Amino acid sequence: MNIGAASEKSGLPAKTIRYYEDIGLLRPDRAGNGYRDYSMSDVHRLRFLQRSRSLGFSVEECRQLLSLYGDKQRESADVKAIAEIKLVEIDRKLSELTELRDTLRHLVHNCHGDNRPDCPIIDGLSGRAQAAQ
Amino acid sequence: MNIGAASEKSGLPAKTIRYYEDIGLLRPDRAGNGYRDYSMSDVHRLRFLQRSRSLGFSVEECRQLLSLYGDKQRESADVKAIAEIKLVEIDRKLSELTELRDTLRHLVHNCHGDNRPDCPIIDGLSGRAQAAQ
DNA sequence: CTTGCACTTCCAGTAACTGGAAGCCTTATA
DNA sequence: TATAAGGCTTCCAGTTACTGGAAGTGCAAG
Repeated sequence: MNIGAASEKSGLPAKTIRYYEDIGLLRPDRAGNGYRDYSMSDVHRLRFLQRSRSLGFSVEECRQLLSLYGDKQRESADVKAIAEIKLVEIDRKLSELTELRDTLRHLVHNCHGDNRPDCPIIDGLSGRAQAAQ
Repeated sequence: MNIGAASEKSGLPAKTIRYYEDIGLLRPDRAGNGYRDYSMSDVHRLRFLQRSRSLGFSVEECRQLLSLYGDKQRESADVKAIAEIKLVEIDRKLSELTELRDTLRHLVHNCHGDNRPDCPIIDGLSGRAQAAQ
């Protein structure tokens, strides 16, 4: 499929997809007319990139994670080690995100949403240390 | 406290803290000698910035979220609306992150970690569409 | 009093896009 | 078949969010 369709299916702008090719993250085939030709497997990788980037992983981290997808030559012990390191990072992000959500959610539920100046969202967030770390 | 202490407590490099001041995210006091002087409340904001940036929110989104902390003039209905929009985003990030973790975790648990070439991490990730969207 | 380290500003460089120009390819319509 | 619209190509410049380094000041210890 062309880059437009791959863009739509992956959620990434075509510009970004071309950029990822420039830096060697993804090498699609080329059709006879010179257009890039994306397979479903390419689209899965693009979706994966879209996600992991939006969740705060750097492009280099994504490159590592992507290598779990594609490199059949890689030794499984090596792959497992990388995956385990990333799992620890993901779990940390999950707990931070959960905490952020719980704080916001609690305060939203306690906020009357009218124009009174004593909004507990403001009051609650402004004077309180974040718990973890 | 000086920027060094604020950096240590917030987890942000001093460089980044100064940058956030340049773009108007945070205005610490200045001591008589010209040094920046951070309060505990400043440190809470910095930690908050560190977190939300590492979780994939843009600086502009962080600015919005930060405005929930500090702007006492803001009307509570306005604040509540912003918080609710951010909650939806956070929930989406949470489910994506959870899915990413579950996939990786499942595969790590099924990977024997030796040098056999049929590592299920590779096999599982390479041929499978991401479920959600 | 000087050595060392933290602080200051300023300017340049990097990472990860993002926008726009100029031109080719394809398809729809006259 | 002509032509106009829109998607594709490359290339280059601009933006966001830092990050590193130079040059100089403040301060505490020996």
